[in-house]
Formats: sequence, structure tokens, C-alpha cells
Amino acid sequence: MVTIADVARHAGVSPSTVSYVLSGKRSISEQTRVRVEESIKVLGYHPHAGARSLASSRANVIALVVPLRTDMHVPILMQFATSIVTGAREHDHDVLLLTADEGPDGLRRVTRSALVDAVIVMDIELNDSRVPFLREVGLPAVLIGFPADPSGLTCVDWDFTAAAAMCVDHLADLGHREIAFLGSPAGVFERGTGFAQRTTSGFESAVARRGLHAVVRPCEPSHSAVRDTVKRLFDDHPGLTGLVVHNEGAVAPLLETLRGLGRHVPENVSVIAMCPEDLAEHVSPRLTAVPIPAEEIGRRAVELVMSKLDGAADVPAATLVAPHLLAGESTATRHA
Amino acid sequence: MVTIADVARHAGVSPSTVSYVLSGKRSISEQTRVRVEESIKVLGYHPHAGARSLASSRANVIALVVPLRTDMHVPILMQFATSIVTGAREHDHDVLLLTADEGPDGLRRVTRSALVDAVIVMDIELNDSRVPFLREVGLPAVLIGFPADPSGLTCVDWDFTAAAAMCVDHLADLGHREIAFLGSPAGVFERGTGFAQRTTSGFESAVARRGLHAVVRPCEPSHSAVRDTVKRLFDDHPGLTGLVVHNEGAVAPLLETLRGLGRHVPENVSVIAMCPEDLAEHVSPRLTAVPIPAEEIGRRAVELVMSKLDGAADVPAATLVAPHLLAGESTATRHA
DNA sequence: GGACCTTGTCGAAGCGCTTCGACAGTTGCC
DNA sequence: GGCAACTGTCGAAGCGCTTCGACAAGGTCC
Repeated sequence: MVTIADVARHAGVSPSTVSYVLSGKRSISEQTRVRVEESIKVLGYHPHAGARSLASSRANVIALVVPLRTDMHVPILMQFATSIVTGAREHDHDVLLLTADEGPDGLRRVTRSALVDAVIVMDIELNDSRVPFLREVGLPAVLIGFPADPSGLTCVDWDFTAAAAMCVDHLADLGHREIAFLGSPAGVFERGTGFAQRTTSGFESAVARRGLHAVVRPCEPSHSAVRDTVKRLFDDHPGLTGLVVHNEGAVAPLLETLRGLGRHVPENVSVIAMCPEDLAEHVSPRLTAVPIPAEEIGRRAVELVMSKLDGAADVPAATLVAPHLLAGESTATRHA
Repeated sequence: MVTIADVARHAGVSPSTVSYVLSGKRSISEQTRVRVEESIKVLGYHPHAGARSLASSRANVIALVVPLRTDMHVPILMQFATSIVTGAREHDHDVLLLTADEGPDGLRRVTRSALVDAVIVMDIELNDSRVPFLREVGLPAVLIGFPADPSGLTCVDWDFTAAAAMCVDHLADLGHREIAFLGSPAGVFERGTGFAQRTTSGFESAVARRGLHAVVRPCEPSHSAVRDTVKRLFDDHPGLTGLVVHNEGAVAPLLETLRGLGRHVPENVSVIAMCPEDLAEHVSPRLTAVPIPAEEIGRRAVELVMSKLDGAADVPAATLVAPHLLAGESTATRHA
């Protein structure tokens, strides 16, 4: 193993000088710096992470807690994870992967043992068991999602409320008067997931504001469930001309069902989705959508956690990423 | 922070005794052990990971390199990842998440800095840039997948060859004489992914062995691509009665296309899939499948890496996880 | 031209742990 | 009953790094 002493000897300086070259915490003459950097490269030196962590009380690692549930759309999780890893690397940090089934104990373990400096927790429930722990120990943490009481925490999420409203407004602007919302499976609501509830209430208040008629249906992402739900919907509401879908797994079945029912998109019925951009673009017709910016949320989470680590005092407690509309071919003016 | 010295003081022993209680590397009297364990619990002591790593040259962390590509089925990646994290935890190790885009440099970094003790690399290509590095440095590594030359490495993967053959045999046993294979997108083959090639060759040699007529088609996982491919297939081969599909994203479109073409499954055409079990079970009709045991492969990878870390000399160089058939309702005897 | 900064470098302490050798006390054996 | 072997515990060294205080050398100012 190459140590800092080897580098120091090779460059003809003391170990502390090498350390200061690496950290930039003291001024170093141009000449010395270049010589040390040269030695580092020649010897292939990499500082020992454990030693560094011990001496500086900074591990340069953050923990990422991912959910294990399968009722979430997995590709989105993966987008979060990769954008967080990429973002962390840009700040010279690594990412330790934790699964949610370890619960608060997992957080306590990696945190108390100084394995990680900070944590990012995904899939926060309204009444999350990890929240009291996070609040209490005051370790730098960022939650993706909002618990019922976010006081004292740093949270970031998509603005689901605004996204749902944006869908409603888009349909209303096109003249639709009677619309429906196809949402997450009932189970997602029951386990107290804030985003599902915020989406629904965003939908409902926008509907009220625009004076539309609307109905909300949770839905399993299976073909048969979607078919049954949609059929019933049209039976009960023959005047329905607009559909908002917030359920990745239901998108393809929905389009297929509508095709099967002979209802053309967008001629007879307009469909707008809250789903990942690539899903919206890989179905036919290309979906008008308000895409979930997983990548951006992940990066924001990393930035927030990094500024907390840097000791910034002005880290915003709540960050809502604004939605934007992605034009597609699945919505059109309502034909009388 | 609670240190080992605090625990020692509280228990009235020396720090080294506490260390030996923790590691079990020297015999400790029952009495002392209990007292120390009590103190550990009372004080909420967690050994400092960096200090431990520095003193013992073992970080108790393994790196997991996941691919960033989107042409793989993401839920399977996630299954691998979670089973690896879970498995690692059972061996008292944590998992550092690396993305493939850092390439060999990422491995070098985490390895040289002693951040991790071993690595598991997923999505190995036939001519993988990380393989020379892994072979050369001889750090404990397990590859999920096989490069063209696996000599000197430890690899584990599903037995794709046998899995494809199992599909062929199943259809042949049911009397089918003319079958087709719907595989991964062309791009997956082009970038030199061993598993796609092994699957195809397994299919082809089984077909030859059973004296069947068969045709192989790569396929994009989009609805339209599947529809076009399947239509063409039946146009060119009217006698086709069996379909093997190895492409998760093509499964739902395939069933829908067949429905659209008026070809009933399994009455007119039998379909057997190589895909995750839950996908096979969540379509209608329930698919006969040879499910990809991601969970098992992940666990095996962890076990292999752990025995390498333990210095075992007899770690098998190649581990092939055997396929098994999952009965469903999508295959039936060929009707004359 | 002395008092005072500034700049660049060094030596040494110490982070919390593991592990080696030492050793007191006990047990076993002829 | 004396010697050997074992058991359980301790003290100290050292893992590789960061960081603090010290300090020499060179500038600046009146």
C-alpha cells in the first residue's frame, strides 16, 4: 500500500505538506504543489479512506435508503438512485446503499459508526418510523417525500399538487368538462404515502377551481383491473372526455383498453399522464404528460445534503420541484 | 461519540478485552463477556468504522457496480441489488453503490483507498474494460455474467443456455414442431452481452437436437416493434405454433398482439417466457415461464465474495444457477 | 532598521481501533 | 510438589491520516 509518507518522501516534503496539497486547507507554493501532485500520480497514491475518516471525522460517504416495496414504479427508483450516485460523486462522495427493511436501526448503525456523514431517505410515508430518529439525532439528512409533520427536517419532492393541477388545467383549457383521475393502487394510499394523497387533492381542488365534473379512481396496474375500472367509468359517466393517469403500470393497459373500446385518443378521449418521460414517449400515441423529474429531484437532494454537510445555515426546509408540461399527441380540444 | 474506552471503563475492563469480546478472537470468560455486552448496550456503542478499517485493514464493505443502461429490464437490476444488500448484511457487510460509468477507475479508487474489501460487478460484457483490471489486481471480485475469457475470475450467472433449452424442450414435448424465439433488442447483442448470445445458442442447439423448425428474431420492447415482428413472423411461417420470448418489455405487447390477431393463447399458439416470475404471473393468461432467479443469483454472488474474503481456496470459478420451469396457462399440446 | 505581518513548511499529537506479546492465575500431570 | 500448558486479561504499539502550533524566511511600514 502507498501511504502519504511514501508520497512525502518521493516529493521531498513532509507528510503534512502532502495532506495540505490534497485538501487545499493551507497555502502551498506552486512549485511544491506540482511536485507533490507529480509524486501522487507516479506512485498511484489513494488516501486510505478509513484513516482519513478517523482523523477528520468525515467519511465522505452518504447513505441512500431505498424502499423494497414493489408497488412503486421501479425504473423511477433507479433513476433516483443513479442521479444521487452521480451527484454525490461530483461532490467527491460515495453512496452506501441501504434497504428500508433495516428501518431506523440501519440508520443508527451507519451513522453511529461514522460509516456515513449524512443520509438521503426515499419513499417517506406520512407516519414514517424513521422520522423521529432523524429529527432527534440531528444528523444531516434529506428526505425525498414529506412526512405528515416535516418540522425540523429537510425535505424535497416533486410538486405533485401542482402537477395534478397542471393536468386538470390542460384538459380544462382544451374545453373538457367531465374528467376522471386514474391513480395509484388503493394500497399506496392506505400505507399513508403523501404523494398519492397530495396528487388527489391537487386534482380535486383544481377541478373545483375550474368548475369541472370529475371522478377519482384508484387502480391496480394490471391489464384486467384497468379494463374493468375504465369500462365502469364510461358506463357510469358517458360524458367523460378527459383522463388523467398517475400510475405508470396502468398507462399501457389504459391505452389498449381504450383502443379495445373503440374510443380513439385523442379524438374521442384525451389522456394526460403523470409518468416518466420515456414511458410517455414510448407508447402510441405519444402521451401528453407532466413528466416526473426523478433525475432533478435526486440532484437536488444531493445538493441539499451537501450544503448541510458544509454547515450552511440557510438550507431550505422544503423544496418542491415544479412540474412542466410535455406536449404529446394524446390530448386535443373537446369536440362537441 | 462513545468509544471503546468508554465501554471498557464502564465495564471495568481494558479496551482490548472489549475488542476481543466483539471479535471473538480470544477466549473471554462468560462473566466478563456478559458485563461488556451489557455496557455496550447501555452506552449504545457502535465501533467507529474508519478506525476499525484502519486497524484491521478490513472495511466490511463491498462495492456493487450497477449498469446505467436502460436497455436492460430495470426491475431485475433492482432485485439483484436488494438481494445483494440483504445478503451482505447477513454477513455483517455493507454495500457501496457504484455506477458503471466510472469504469475501471471507479473500482481502482474504492479499492486502493480501502473503502471496500471486495466488489461485485453486474452486467459483464464479453469484452469488458473492467475485466483486465480485476484480473490484474487480484482483489476479491465476483462478476455477475461471463466475459469472453473468464480465466482467473469468479463468475456467477443464470444458465441461460439451459434455460433456453428448457423452453424448447417444453414446447417440443407438447408436440410443437415449428417455433420462434423473440429475443433481446439488436443493440444488446451488438454491445457484446454474453447472456443474449448464450440464450440464442442454447435455443438453437436445442432446436437442432429436437429436430424442430425454428426462427430467431431480436426485438425492441415497444408495442409497435413487437406487433410488426410478430405479424411478419406469422406471415412468413404460417405453421408457427410456439413462441419463446426472452424480453421482459415485449411480453405484454406480445400477448396483446396475439389477441389482436385473433390467435388464442394457448389454443392456437403456445407462449413460454424467460422473465421474472412476477411478470409471468401478472399477465393474462398466466405465463408458462422459466423465471430468472435474480434473488438467488445475487445471494450466490454474495456467498462467493464472502468466501473469497475469508480466504477460501476452493471458490468455484464458474457458478451457473440452474433454471426451472414454472407452470402457467400459456402453453398447451399442439392441436393438429 | 527594528517591529510586525504574511507565506510556506514541518513535527508531533491524536483520531478509535486491533493485535501482539506479556503475564498472573489456574489446571493437569508424572 | 514442581513444571508445563492453558486461560483470561492487560498494556502498548501502530494502522494512515489531519491538524495545530511553531517557525524560518521574506515583505512592509514608519
